Amino acid sequence: MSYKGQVAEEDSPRDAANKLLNAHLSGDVVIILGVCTVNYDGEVWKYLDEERRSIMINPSGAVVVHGSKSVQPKAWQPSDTDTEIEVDDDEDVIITSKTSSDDSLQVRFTDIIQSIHYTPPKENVEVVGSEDDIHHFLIDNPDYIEEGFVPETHEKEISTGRIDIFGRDKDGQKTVVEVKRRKAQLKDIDQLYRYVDTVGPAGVRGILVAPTITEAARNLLTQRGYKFVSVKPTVVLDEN
Amino acid sequence: MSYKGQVAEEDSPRDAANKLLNAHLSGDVVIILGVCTVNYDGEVWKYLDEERRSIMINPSGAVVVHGSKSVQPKAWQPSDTDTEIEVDDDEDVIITSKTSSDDSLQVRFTDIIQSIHYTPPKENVEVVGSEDDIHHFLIDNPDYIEEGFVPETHEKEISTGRIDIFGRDKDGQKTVVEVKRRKAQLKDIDQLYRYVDTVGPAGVRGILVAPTITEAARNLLTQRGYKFVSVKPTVVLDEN
DNA sequence: TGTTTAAGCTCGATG
DNA sequence: CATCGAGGTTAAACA
Repeated sequence: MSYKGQVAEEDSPRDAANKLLNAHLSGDVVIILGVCTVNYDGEVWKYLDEERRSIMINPSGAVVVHGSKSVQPKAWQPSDTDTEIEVDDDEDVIITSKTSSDDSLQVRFTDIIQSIHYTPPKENVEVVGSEDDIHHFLIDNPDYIEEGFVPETHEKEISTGRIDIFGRDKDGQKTVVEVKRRKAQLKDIDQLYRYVDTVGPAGVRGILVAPTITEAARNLLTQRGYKFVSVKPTVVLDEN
Repeated sequence: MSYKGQVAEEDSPRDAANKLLNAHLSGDVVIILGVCTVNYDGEVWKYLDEERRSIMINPSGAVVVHGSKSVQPKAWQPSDTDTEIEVDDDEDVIITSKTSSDDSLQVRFTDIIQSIHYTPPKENVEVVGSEDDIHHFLIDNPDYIEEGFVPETHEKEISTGRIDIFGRDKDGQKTVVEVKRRKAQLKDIDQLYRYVDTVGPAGVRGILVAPTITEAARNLLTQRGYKFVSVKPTVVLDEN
């Protein structure tokens, strides 16, 4: 592997900009360490003071300005942006990334210290335990929802959204099942209410399936006449 | 600035691990380019094949495994984790990050190509145009909500959440105002409904303020007897 | 510590 | 193309 393309501190701004642009155009991931200001102008307006920080430019056009405290970036631009790298009259290297809706992110480097370029792999992620995994488990094992429950439709489309699992209880009554892989919150009761209200509400039951539920959410659920069923993702994993 | 601490490709795994650990312990941000596998074992199980990729370790303990397509990381660990860097019997450098709830992220490097270390600044972000900015604008200019509207409480706490703006209309009728800075969606009607339902519902009006609204959301809003008011964030910015 | 909500949420699926 | 919903959402504000 050759590192000739990477920026060193002694490079002129023009050389640095050329190296970065070449790497980006050739499809490499580019990570830059330098001193810069950051400006975002779109649906909000955001400004980061001149400081030393690192930013990443993806081949897809995504730009990420890293923070030093959190997982979340301090500023960013999503994929499919138009990214330009140039040098202005002050000898600053300027990276401008614009979306089709003209949201713009501009990173202005007064000093580029170092860069990393590398050809990215095609990513192969394997995940087990998603909400969809739980759906399929519950459809295969409906007694976990309620004894005698019969699933009829998975991801049933209605005018106000999509019901996770729709079916009938042991008495044949229509039932809306909303599934969460994490602790159920107030907004999850809202969602269940909306679906029951749309397909009924008369004669339609609502069941919320989640590992646990917050106290306020249980109160609201009870008040609205729904049922809570605890199913933990670990059970799903163990049974499969 | 000295770069002696950074990892070069010729470093032994043990030297590399020591350099990375020293940098991390001294409070630097550490970015590593190398060939690695990634394992997350927590609420779900996630695995990334052995590939060349970059990861970042924050002083706060946050670990981010970058993807090459999107802004979102392929895997991560939030702040306040316990991070270890060590070398195993196969001469692999292993970074293990565990949360208090024992979720673990493990990155195993078979090859470390390069690293970047830098002392992070205290970040100073300035943002204009947040939902809170819109709240304050509306409280100062309540006629944008409705002629004669009188705000009484900002962020009013109730048992099922927090009302953005609570007040009375020109006839003295109690009114719940829910504010969104982006296009209003179905779940936003849910939220408004929950608040009106809690403080009334009898004799309480609901107003949703947002730049625009989706068709399905407007239908549901109309059906539930609420009012939609269009206020664009740009108006808020211009007036201030 | 637990809960609720905003976020420039991002991103994928679906109509 | 919009829109809905998941996400290991994350992170902040508040009780």
